[in-house]
Amino acid sequence: MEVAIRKFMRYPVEETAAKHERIVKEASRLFRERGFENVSVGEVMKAAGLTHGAFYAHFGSKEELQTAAVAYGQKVSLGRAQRSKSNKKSKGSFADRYLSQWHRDNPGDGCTMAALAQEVARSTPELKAAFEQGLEEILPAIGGERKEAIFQAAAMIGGVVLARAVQSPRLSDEILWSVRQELG
Amino acid sequence: MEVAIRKFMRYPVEETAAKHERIVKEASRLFRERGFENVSVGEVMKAAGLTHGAFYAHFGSKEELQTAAVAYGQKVSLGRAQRSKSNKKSKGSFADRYLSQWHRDNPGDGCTMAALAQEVARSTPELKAAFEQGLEEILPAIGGERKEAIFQAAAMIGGVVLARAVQSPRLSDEILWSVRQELG
DNA sequence: CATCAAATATGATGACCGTCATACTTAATA
DNA sequence: TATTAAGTATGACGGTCATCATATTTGATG
Repeated sequence: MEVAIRKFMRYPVEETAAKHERIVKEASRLFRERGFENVSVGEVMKAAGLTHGAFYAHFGSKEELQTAAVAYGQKVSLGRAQRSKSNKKSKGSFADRYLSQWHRDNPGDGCTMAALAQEVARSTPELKAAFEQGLEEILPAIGGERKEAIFQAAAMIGGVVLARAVQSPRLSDEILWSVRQELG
Repeated sequence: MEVAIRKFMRYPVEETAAKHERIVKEASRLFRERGFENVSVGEVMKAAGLTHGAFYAHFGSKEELQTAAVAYGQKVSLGRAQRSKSNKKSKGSFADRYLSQWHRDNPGDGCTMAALAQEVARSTPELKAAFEQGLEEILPAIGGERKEAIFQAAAMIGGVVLARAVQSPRLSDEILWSVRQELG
């Protein structure tokens, strides 16, 4: 995002930026898999191939990382939604992919909203703002009237959230299927 | 639930049961307000008017308390849904009440699923089973074809979850309104 | 009234974690 | 090549928390 202009940068700029992005990327994945509270800063850094001490050269706090991770995750989701929309032959398949068993079983590579919305709701204004901006950008990619797009987003997110929270695979599948049916 | 038959019960049975219920009730409220991870056992016990040490006379672990709290919260929601259904004059007002500003702003007295589903999804089979049983009981109270009930539940839960996660009150209201409109 | 175990209170213990202090490493600049 | 500050690593600190150990209190029973 913002690259400060400095006289001396003894470490290559692009390498530092790459590390920064790797931290955010791994954080985003881990947070989506296990939630903010169940992932430590040290764990994120290890996943990024660094030690915990280096963290504070990149972020001011864990909260800042959470915000960056949510913003990143929303960007990824936006790209997927836009690709789904522009892809003519896959008309209507965005909901199918969203409400798939694969998405349900792989939160770490799935929608940030379906994984972290409730934790975001209890967090800082900055985090909620990052979440909101992502949602606002995704809504047009869903298409149709804004009111309908919001409704469809709510139903899809609610469907995946419910499907992940129940115990029986049978019911979980039924939830995904039901929401797909009613949306289609 | 299960009251063991013992020769000696030096503390009055009903008082112990009342304390037990108070612990679950306060836990349910606190968990819905701030999530499992952000509420300590000691805090729950203090809210119930006891000290932390007494906790393990009532529950084997915090996880057990979480399960009991979710089961309790689901029962409360079931009661509300059933009352809404039997109340003829308030036809269709269940969704209105569910998607209200009041519900959004008072998670501690609101739907357990809209508050804790994502944390439940990452938790134990027992917890997911308690969540699931609650959902299964609530679905008939929503009414209509089962497929539709599931869809409506997903949309309503998703709507409240989204409304709570965004920063702008304007957008939050719009989400509640949009889902209400499309469901009506 | 003495006894008993259930329930409670107080106080540890051990683990985890966010953050900071400090020293070291890096490679572009002068 | 010496210098510089960005970036990294190691280690520590302080706090929180779930859980357990231990002692105390309770009140129905004998």
